[in-house]
Amino acid sequence: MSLTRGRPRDPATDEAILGAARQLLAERGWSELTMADVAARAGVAKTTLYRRWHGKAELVVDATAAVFDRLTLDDHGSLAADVEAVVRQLAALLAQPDTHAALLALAAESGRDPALHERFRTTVIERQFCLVRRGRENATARGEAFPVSPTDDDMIFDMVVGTMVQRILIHRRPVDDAYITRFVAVLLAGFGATAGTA
Amino acid sequence: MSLTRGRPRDPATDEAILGAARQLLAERGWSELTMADVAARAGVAKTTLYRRWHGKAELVVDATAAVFDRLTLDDHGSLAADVEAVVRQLAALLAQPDTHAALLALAAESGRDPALHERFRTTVIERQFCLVRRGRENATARGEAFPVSPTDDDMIFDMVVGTMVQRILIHRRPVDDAYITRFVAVLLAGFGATAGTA
Amino acid sequence: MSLTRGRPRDPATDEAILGAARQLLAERGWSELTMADVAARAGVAKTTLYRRWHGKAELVVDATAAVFDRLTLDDHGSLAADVEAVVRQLAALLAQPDTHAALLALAAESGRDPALHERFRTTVIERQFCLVRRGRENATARGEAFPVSPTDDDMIFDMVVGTMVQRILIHRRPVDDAYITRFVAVLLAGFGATAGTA
Amino acid sequence: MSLTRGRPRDPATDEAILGAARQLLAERGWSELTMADVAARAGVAKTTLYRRWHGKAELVVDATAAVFDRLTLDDHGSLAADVEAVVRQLAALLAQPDTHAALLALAAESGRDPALHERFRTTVIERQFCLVRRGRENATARGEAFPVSPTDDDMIFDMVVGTMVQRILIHRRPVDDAYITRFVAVLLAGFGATAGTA
DNA sequence: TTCTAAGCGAGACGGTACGTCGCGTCTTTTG
DNA sequence: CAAAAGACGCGACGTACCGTCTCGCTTAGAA
Repeated sequence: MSLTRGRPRDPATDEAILGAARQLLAERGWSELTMADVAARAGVAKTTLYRRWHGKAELVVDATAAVFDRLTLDDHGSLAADVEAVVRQLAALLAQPDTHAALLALAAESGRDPALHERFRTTVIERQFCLVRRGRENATARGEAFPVSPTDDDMIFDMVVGTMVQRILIHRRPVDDAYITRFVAVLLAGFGATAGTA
Repeated sequence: MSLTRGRPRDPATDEAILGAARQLLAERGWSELTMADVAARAGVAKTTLYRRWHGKAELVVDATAAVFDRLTLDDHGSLAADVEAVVRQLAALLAQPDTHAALLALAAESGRDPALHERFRTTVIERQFCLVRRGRENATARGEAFPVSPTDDDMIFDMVVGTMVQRILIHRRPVDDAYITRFVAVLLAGFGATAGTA
Repeated sequence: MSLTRGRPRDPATDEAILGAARQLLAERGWSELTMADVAARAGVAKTTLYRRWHGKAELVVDATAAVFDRLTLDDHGSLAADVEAVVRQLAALLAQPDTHAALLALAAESGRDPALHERFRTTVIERQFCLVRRGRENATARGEAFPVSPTDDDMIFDMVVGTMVQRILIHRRPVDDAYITRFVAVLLAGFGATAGTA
Repeated sequence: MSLTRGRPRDPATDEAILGAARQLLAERGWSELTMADVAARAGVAKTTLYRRWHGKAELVVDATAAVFDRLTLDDHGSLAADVEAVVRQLAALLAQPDTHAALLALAAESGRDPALHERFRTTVIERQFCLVRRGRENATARGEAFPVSPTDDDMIFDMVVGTMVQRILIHRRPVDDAYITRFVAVLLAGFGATAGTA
């Protein structure tokens, strides 16, 4: 006896749908993205979308999550270099049309729907939070002192992501190399100089 | 010859509409806020709303702007105290239901509509940016050294607002006194320790 | 002391408005005719229209009435010739764009509004009914026998106007000379052959 | 492979909508009939109306067509009796509130919209025109001479319908038995006396 | 092989908000 | 007072998208 009776879902369909969603997100933004259009571009019936996701928001969460997973934390030899690399990647990511369109819309939509917020939090936010943890591990492995106490992990994450979101998505001003360099310097100095204070 | 021909717009109507919008924003959030409901609560015809604003988004921008104007920068005797007071107000403001509902939705909506973004930028963002400038002036007037160079004004604004937005609106985690105190300390230390570096 | 206090109404304005109404009626038809447009074309404020007529319908009644007054009953020497001339004029009149657009719309609108129907009846219908009466008089004056008894006046009017309205306005098929000649022949024969029967 | 893809339209819905439209037409007349009200009374969403008809006018055409199909041409033994029966039915039909409200409004509305006129012509007018043809057939079958030549079919239709429309819908005067009897007599005499003239 | 449960495409459907338009009224200033 | 200008209340319009449903057809594993 099998748990999977009936015709199995085509696994390729999932990726076709998420891909279509990402494209349309980049082209038109959240509010102009239509479930019907996603279905059409994926060559799939609208029913199929709703069979796999509970609604537009959840679909977009998943479509967006994959994009954020592109963030990597390579070892650049020093904490400052590692942090700067991540910030640079984050800035580039947020400037992309699809992320641009999706992130704030999802955050906004999450406001009313706790289930959606939970999904958004676990699949997008928490998945990136580990970068802080891994940064700490890398620094320790290198024998470098990580100036931030474990209790500050939350805050350093808020400050990095928040500042970039505010700059790029809300205020919509450009982020150049000088800005990033300065930002990382201020950040590390702030935590380093107050290392034992928390 | 008069510049004001025909029946003048009732100036009280504007405030009635904005007030109704703020109420409904707090009660129901952005997507459940209806133009028809705003009109009804303001005791006004739906047409009147569209005669004064081009759509839901523009109306909410103006309704939200007034809320942000509540931020004040009183002189608490020291830079640290001043900054902490502002951050505390900002955190409280962002936690309010109406702001909560409106801010991200507006930022998201601004993505597609440049005119809306411009209105959002000038009536909400820029109006708060002056707090940084006035903080610098107050510190100088007290004979206190403001650790941030003028070119950092943008960044300090991004960091303060961004971190709070990320923490409260996106990640939706609470901001307590300890968090604020620590955040201000890190911030000032970061800029202070790197004062001549920019 | 005068009976007319204040600024007197400009009598030329009436004709300007009615003219504008007729033009727009011909160009756009009843439902696309707007009070605001009539006012604009007449170079007059909307208020002025409503000061002189109670609404769109009443204005159009008066605008239309003048057109129908163009119908004349000249003496062509014989009853058949007289009737044919009137029918020909009527057909031409109904084929004009302004009449075309107005007449059925007014009749339809009159259905719900007794006051409007009364105005329509007296200013449009009854004013044309006298043509039948005058036809009878002309025939008598020529010493010709009018085959229709006085009690048939209503019916002959209904048949003439009704047939043309049905043909031109409702069914929208062309009325050529042959049709008119045949129609008049049938009509006169019908009444003539049954002259004493009523 | 099937010709009917997707969920089929509920055929009962059509009739529910048309019925609701007819009721509201009778109760309120053309201009007070609302698409929203029709939908509500039919227990259907407004969208469904617009999915099946292009607008209020087209819906009313179809609702009205069914009413006109009630006209029957039974064999009463003689041409005069047959014609009189039809005229009597037509008079009764035009006096009904729903027909009353709809017919002129439709004719008027058709003026601007050729597509609507075409629909009106084919579904209402032409469907009744066959009564003339069938009257001719019945008379011939009885061995009776039909006094009207085939080329007169149009005109006899125009005269019958037009006269009744003018009398009942436009002039709004009552049609009693005497009027009908006299009208049929005049009509048949007119065509009969001029049978070979056309 | 046949049965059966599910996947799937297509599109109807209920619902709700949108933004627009026109009517007729009201409220100003100007002549 | 008339008139011009335009704000205003009202209410219908037709559209758009959401998410659900109901069809007929397809696809496999189970009987």
